[in-house]
Amino acid sequence: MPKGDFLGAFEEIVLLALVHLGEDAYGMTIRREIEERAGRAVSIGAVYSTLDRLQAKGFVSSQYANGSEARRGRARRYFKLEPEGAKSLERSKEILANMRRGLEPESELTKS
Amino acid sequence: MPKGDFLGAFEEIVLLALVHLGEDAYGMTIRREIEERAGRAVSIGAVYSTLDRLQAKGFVSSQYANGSEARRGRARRYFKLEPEGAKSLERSKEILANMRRGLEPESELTKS
DNA sequence: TCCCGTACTTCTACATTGTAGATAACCGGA
DNA sequence: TCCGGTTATCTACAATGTAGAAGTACGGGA
Repeated sequence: MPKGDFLGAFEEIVLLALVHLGEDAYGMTIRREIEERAGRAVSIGAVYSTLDRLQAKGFVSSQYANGSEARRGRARRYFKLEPEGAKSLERSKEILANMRRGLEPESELTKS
Repeated sequence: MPKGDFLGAFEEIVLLALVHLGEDAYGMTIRREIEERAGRAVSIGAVYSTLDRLQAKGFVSSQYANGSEARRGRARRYFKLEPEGAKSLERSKEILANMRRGLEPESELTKS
């Protein structure tokens, strides 16, 4: 999509994971959420680059964790769904719903 | 998707248009179906190259119209959804359903 | 103090998918 | 034979999908 108007399949999945996670959304948890729900392995690199692109479009925003908590390792980068992202998610859902309208679950697909 | 395991957003749309059209699915009608349902302009080139790729994966098959009908212009290339394509469509639907499970239409998306 | 394991993020690279527009093929009629 | 209408093919490039190695940061133990 030259103009970034529509969401890609994986972008949509990432955004939905974000919604489920709420306040606790950062790289590792997002990855886990997707693997559990979609039942599919995802590399951490795939998650981050998608997140970066979504941020560049203004669909999500991110900020690093404040050091208050006593835990080891590098700072976490928390992601948050922005209004534009929610809109885009809504739009994707509608398009798919329109494309499916009138089709029964299995019957239609198997009819031919 | 390096291994062609999952459907892209546009591929899914094209496949669904195919299901709606049934016997009458060829380049131009597929394009029109998408434009009407998705409410979005699509170039004919976009449709064909996606169709070619889907065919290469075995998700759809195609055959040219027999010349019996009296109509002008170049031969039509009719497309048909193959079992593998239907399966893939099913799988895409399930993944998205799993990703959305537990989320209310608007409420959740707007809560943050 | 230095090294190490843990917890995360960044970076680099490349394959696949998305998209458009120009061009070619074919048909019947003027 | 030239022409307009109908449809498919080709070429090119931008955006998205995906992986894995490398880098950063912190606290604890030797």
